[in-house]
Amino acid sequence: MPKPSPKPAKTRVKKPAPSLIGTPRRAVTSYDVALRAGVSQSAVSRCFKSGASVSADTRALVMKAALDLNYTPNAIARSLITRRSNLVAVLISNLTNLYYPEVLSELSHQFAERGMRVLLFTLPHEADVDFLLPKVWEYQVDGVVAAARLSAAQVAEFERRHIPVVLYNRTLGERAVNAVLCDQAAGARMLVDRLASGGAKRFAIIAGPKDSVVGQERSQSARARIAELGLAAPFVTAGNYDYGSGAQGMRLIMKQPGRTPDAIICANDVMAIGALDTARHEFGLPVPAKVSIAGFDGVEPSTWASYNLTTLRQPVHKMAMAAADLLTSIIGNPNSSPERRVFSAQFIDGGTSRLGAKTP
Amino acid sequence: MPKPSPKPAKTRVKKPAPSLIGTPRRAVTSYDVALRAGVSQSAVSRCFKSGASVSADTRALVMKAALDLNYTPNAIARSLITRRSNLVAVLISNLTNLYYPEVLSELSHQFAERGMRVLLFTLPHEADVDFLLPKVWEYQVDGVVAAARLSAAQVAEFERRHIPVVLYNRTLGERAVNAVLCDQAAGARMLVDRLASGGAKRFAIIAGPKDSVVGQERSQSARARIAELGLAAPFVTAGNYDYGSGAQGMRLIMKQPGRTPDAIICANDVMAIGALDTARHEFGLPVPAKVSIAGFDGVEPSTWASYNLTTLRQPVHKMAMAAADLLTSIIGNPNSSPERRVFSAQFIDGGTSRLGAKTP
DNA sequence: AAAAAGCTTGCAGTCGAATGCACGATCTGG
DNA sequence: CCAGATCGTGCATTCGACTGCAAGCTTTTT
Repeated sequence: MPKPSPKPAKTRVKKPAPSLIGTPRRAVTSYDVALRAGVSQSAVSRCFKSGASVSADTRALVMKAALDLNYTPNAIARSLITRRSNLVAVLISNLTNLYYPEVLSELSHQFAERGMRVLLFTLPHEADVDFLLPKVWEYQVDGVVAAARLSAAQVAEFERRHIPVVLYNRTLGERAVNAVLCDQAAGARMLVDRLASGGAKRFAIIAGPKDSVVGQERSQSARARIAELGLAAPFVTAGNYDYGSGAQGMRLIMKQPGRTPDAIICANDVMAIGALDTARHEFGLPVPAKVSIAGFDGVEPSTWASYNLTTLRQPVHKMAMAAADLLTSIIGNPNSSPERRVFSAQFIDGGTSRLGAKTP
Repeated sequence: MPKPSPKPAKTRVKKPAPSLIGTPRRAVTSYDVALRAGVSQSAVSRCFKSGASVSADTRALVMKAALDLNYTPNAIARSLITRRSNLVAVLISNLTNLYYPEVLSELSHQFAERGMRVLLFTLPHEADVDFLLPKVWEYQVDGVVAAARLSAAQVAEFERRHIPVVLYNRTLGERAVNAVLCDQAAGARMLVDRLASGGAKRFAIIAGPKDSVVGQERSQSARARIAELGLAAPFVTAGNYDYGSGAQGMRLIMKQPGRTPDAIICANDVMAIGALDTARHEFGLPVPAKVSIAGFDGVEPSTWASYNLTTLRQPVHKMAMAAADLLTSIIGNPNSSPERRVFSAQFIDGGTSRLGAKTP
């Protein structure tokens, strides 16, 4: 009987030739644990997954072995197969902004509670986003919280890749996006009202940079409300959200012809503090006797005794929690429709403004 | 003829049955690119690795296909095989400390420049480290920068797992560890000298928390130098590095019997600012006329006009760069022996102290 | 006591990229 | 014009954990 003609000489000797490609060192794997516990690798895997079907005996054996060997599951390998990295990218423009560290800290805690980790992406300059995004994609993050300026195209790109994005304190015009916001407009209008009913007639504004949506909203709303009240249009100068900008803004304001303003609204606290210091120490202007100064955000230094700033405090804790909630809910349910969660700022009646009653 | 007793029915039909386990969505892989470019997956892989052997033609084809499909290499898959995640864990106690955001920001930039990403681990309370570490291991980070208190045992555990650790502003007694430090002792002694030669005779200290090595070093060195100069032992109270602690410390100091001190050294700037505000606004004490106040760190608010604090500024930028350098060098060369890089603080002669000449 | 329904468990095949090896194509030199 | 060197490429295997499937055991039901 003719031997069945051998398949075209599959001479492959199944020679595996172990390579251990990267080999900086071999760590303890689930196989090692399985070997020691006398079970299969799958059993080990199941022991580290809640809700899996394992007998108490097996589990005990495995856990003992795991402990003996100091085994920790490899999240990288897990992510590869489950397609869930439990990584969240947080994009932040500049951490030196004093407001953002608070946000980041809250976000980190919130995500940690949900079993996720924060992969940090800081942007040296706003322009670098496009350069950064490929790195975000590489890491297969489950979601993104963006406290940095993203263009509509950039957000669309995330959508195309099915990566959920939550914008923090940012929107994209009328485009439907997930966002956690603080109602800047309402805050700004309220601030103007309170200042006006406290007697303010000549406003000035130290606005944020042009490309800051939040900053624009703050200053635009203030201007709108000032106009509505029939007061003179304020002198407006733009700053960069830092102390120096506030100081510089103050100097510009003082250089203007005519009477000096009696109320200065700054687009954030740090600029307000810069303006305040400059008014007091450089121009000897008593605040709030001669001029009221107010800011936005409610960062910690605004509460310090030397400042005790009038400001609109953002509920950072609540907002971060909302961002984390929103993002995890989208991750769990990818087809949910975009949602905005809007919070209102809390008016802090500090000592740097003469304010009228709450309802003018 | 008896049929040969069948082997335990190895009826396995090699039925693969595709599963796509996690399937939140399938992304573009190197296979897709290979298919479109008409090459093998390995060719694609090689195109994304610098130094690999690929012809210009192939590379062009692949790059075109990759661009068309919007392909981004999967860092997770890469990490699994190369055993390099390009992830660095940064452990930070509390980001609300004002000093740490600067550090984190610098670290993030420095690592980004080296092609690595920061995985952030914040500790709500110092005690949580043990709870956190397994999470660090899970992610197979290539290294760790710890700006948080780590015990010798914890550092040893990292060593056992061959994960390089660089301590930031921390040491472990005489244990050989990689660390980037600022010479607190020298700074503290210099500060005492300058204050003493400016006429200070009665010192007080608002120290850091007991478990802060840096804080202890600052206050201990100051005490030692005060003793060396033959001055009375200072009243010492401990704070928690925050504004409130500084304020509270000031109140305690004022409550002490006898003459009030003429120089107060605080273990960080924020406490110094708290003390300063309290001295001025609560006790009407002119600073520096009646009392000198100084801090440590050189955080941004210490430079603001209302404070203009005398302080010892840490070279954060240089230190972060050193930490990143050191860590990457250890990762590249795992058997290098532990190294300490020590920087010296820069004396900032602010307006809150009466200081003598540089060389007393 | 046999059948039906549960539990556990191991097998083997994923996930996506990197790479040792060997074959084939191209180039060089004699 | 062919041997030998060089370069480029594809094949198959690997990293470590997850999971569908079916087999083996146990328990329950009738």
